[in-house]
Amino acid sequence: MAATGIRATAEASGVERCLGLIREMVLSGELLPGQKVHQGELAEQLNVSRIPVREALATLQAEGILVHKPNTGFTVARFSGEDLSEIYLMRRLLETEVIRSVDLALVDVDAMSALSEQMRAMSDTESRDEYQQLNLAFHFALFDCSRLELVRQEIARLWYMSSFYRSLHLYETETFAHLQDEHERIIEAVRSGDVEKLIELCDRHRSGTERLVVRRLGRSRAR
Amino acid sequence: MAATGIRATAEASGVERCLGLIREMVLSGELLPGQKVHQGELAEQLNVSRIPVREALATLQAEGILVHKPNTGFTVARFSGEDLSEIYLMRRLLETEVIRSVDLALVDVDAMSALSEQMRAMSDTESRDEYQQLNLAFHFALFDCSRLELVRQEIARLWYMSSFYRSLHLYETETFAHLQDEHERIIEAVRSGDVEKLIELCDRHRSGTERLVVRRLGRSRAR
DNA sequence: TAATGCAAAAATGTATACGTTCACTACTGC
DNA sequence: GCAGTAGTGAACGTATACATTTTTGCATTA
Repeated sequence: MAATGIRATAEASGVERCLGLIREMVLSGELLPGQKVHQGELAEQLNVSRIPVREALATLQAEGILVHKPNTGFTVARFSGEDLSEIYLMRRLLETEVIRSVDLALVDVDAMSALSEQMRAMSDTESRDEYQQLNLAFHFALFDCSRLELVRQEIARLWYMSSFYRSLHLYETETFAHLQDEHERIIEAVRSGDVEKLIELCDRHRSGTERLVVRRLGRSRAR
Repeated sequence: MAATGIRATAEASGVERCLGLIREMVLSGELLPGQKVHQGELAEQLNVSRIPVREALATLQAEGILVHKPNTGFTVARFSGEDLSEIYLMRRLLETEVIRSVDLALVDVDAMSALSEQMRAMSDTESRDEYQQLNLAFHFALFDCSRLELVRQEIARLWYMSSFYRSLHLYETETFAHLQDEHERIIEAVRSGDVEKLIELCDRHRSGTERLVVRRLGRSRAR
């Protein structure tokens, strides 16, 4: 009887679960930049030994999300304003290319629209975390239509690396509405199939958030 | 007596040594694309247990040099022509930006010139491996003068990922001389401080090798 | 009081050990 | 002769255990 037989899903291995959880902890801000990552605690939380935890940490270090210091362990990577500028520079170059490679007719604009609405509906008291998730989904709804897999992967890495810092500026409520407007205009550009216009809008959108993030960084304790 | 006392170098840890060696094995072609990577053998070769080996492998997978399949292990990543095109696309975008950010007056042109001479002096019967090393050093002598650290790191990753495939086209002796000429012209552009000219030359140089690599890929057994 | 040194505790890095999965071979049945 | 199958062995994934290093807390001293 295949009652619960739906679970064709292979049970995720220890390392994979560790990867998922630790990534989540960093992205959600549960682990802050500069903070130490305790292998033992994580192992306990996940009911695994330190071996799979360490392998996950090695992976995250290679991704630039963590930093390793011999005999001292791992800490969450901390980025300077210059670092963030580089990340945004790379994003601009790569995302522009990816967007240009997309057949806009194939994009699921309705999904994007729905995501945009969800974001708009969120009060600013709600978790930035959830907003970030939606925002990521919104932009990757576009990127994922490109056949440039390796480029997309790298873009995703850049988003992950800077996730915490991007979340910093979301507290500024005055910019909130502005971001929503830009999302709407992006959707329109996709609808009308105007790639160059879309690229320009995304550029401006990105530059805008970059400015906010870097400005906020100066005033933040998370430097 | 500090006779041999030069070794201020901290003894590299197990994981680091594994990383170095395995990278080298992949880059030198000792491990070919698609080939399986045996943890036990590597551990034995390096006189360590499989634990540090596995952590190194996890890192290399995150870098895109290896691929992991659960319960089956790691294999050397294999790239299609499309993959390589993406790598070259990213290289063009990022390297252009890095070169533009360099103050050409600070570049050690003499070192570049020396490297170029060494490459020219190499007969084609010598190991491609050594040529690759020199070529890498030549181009990074330029890149490393940029303060764009994260971008440079990513460029390095892209070079590593595609190292084996780049080595494929070096057998074509007729292109060999051509590459040398391009190197000379690049050196001249650096000397004259003409950034835009330099970017154009590097672009052409890169495109040329890309064409050769992709063409070679079709005829190669390594696909 | 602040600084210094030492000892205990904790955390890291890696070796060993063990259960599990997968690939390969030899065998059976048709 | 060949497809399918059970069995065997090697390799994988991870828990446990131990040596080494770092950190912490406390006592001692200037």
